[in-house]
Amino acid sequence: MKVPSVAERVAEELRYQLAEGFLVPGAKLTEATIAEDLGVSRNTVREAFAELAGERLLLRQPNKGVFVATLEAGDIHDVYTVRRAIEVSSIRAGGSPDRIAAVRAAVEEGKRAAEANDNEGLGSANQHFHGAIVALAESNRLNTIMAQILAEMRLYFHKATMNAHFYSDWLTENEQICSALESGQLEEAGDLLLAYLNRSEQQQSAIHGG
Amino acid sequence: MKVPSVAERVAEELRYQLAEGFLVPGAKLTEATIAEDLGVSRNTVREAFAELAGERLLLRQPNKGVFVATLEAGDIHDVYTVRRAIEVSSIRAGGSPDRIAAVRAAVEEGKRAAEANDNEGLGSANQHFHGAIVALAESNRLNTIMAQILAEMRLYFHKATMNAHFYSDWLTENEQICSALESGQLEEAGDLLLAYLNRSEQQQSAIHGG
DNA sequence: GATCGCTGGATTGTTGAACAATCCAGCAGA
DNA sequence: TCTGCTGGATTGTTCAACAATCCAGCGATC
Repeated sequence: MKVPSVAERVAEELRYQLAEGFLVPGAKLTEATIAEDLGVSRNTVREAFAELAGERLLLRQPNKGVFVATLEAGDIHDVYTVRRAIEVSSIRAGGSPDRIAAVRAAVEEGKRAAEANDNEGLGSANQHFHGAIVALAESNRLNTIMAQILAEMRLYFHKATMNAHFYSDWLTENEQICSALESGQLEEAGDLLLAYLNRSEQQQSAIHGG
Repeated sequence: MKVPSVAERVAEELRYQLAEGFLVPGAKLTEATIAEDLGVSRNTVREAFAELAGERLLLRQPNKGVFVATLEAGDIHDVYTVRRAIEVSSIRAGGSPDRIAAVRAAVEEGKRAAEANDNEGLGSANQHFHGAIVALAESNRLNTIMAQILAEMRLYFHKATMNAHFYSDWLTENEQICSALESGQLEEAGDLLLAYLNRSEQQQSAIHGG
């Protein structure tokens, strides 16, 4: 019954194109062009731009235009610093059986994707896994922060840079983390997760100009 | 040399009025009224609204209007969950001597305000203290998250609800946390900070409809 | 008297057009 | 090669309009 506003739909469409890699980092988005393409007014596009700029997916340069966000020096470390803070904190506090079950579900989703050789599915499963960990904390604010961070990662570390080799490690690692969580070994789970995040940061830094 | 855009200045003005308590939670902000008061166009006001809504300072209800954000059930716990995650994580990772000196400076600022019986100054000093702790991590993203959280707290827990009795505790506590940080006892510092945040959440919950 | 439905005014959502300010590529001239 | 200008394109902002939606008030009905 609920109809999102036009500006919201434009933002959603742009988010989709960003996640899908249709809009690559650094690309310029011209207001008039987007407005015409989507059949909406320029003012409406501006509102959508403002929203996405607040999510760090777009970068607004006054009087020059808006551009798809690019990785600056230190951004990788920055993103992982946030992830370490909120993911480790969330898992160390445990969570309700329901929330833990959601983490388990994400692990199984990853296994199924691996069996099916579904590379894209593997990426989604991993994001669901880490999203489910933050969801343990039952905090709306943490959830939206994490959702934005994951959107940034989709944008920066796009499928193109991801291969099966990349995913191989953490399939078993997620399993270990999840098991520790289920058995109440929260410190252990936190340590494993922290180690994973540190290693993941190193890998990403090595690939991109860290 | 840099001249912020009109929309940015409107947002800044509204942020100011929110922090100052001139706009109280639940108040309705009518586009036309704000536009006329500030001598700008309605579209510009809308852009500012979008920005502040993204910061959770305003709440947008489609077709009804924008309202100053109000505390919903669970919001206090939510805010403190975020603070626990990022503040404790930041202090446990330590920081450069410069950043640690900034924490010390905030402690001293608090002491001076206490001597001068400057209640307002005490509040500011406390915010600077916790901001400086997050700044230890040298993460732009964590810093902006913290800044938004602090802005929310200024809005909700306004001066009116703050009295000298409230500030008495943490003057010495901040001193202890800072000392532990300076001497490299990071675990100790983290534990102290965590204890403070838990107690502070309890206090706030007791005051407001927790 | 309470509930229902209507209506009119106010406000939001969105558009289109206009214009000043700014930027930038390309070109002329030193 | 460098400098400085210039014209076109794009952004920033305003204004006016209109459809869609909401809401308070009011009357009609049971």
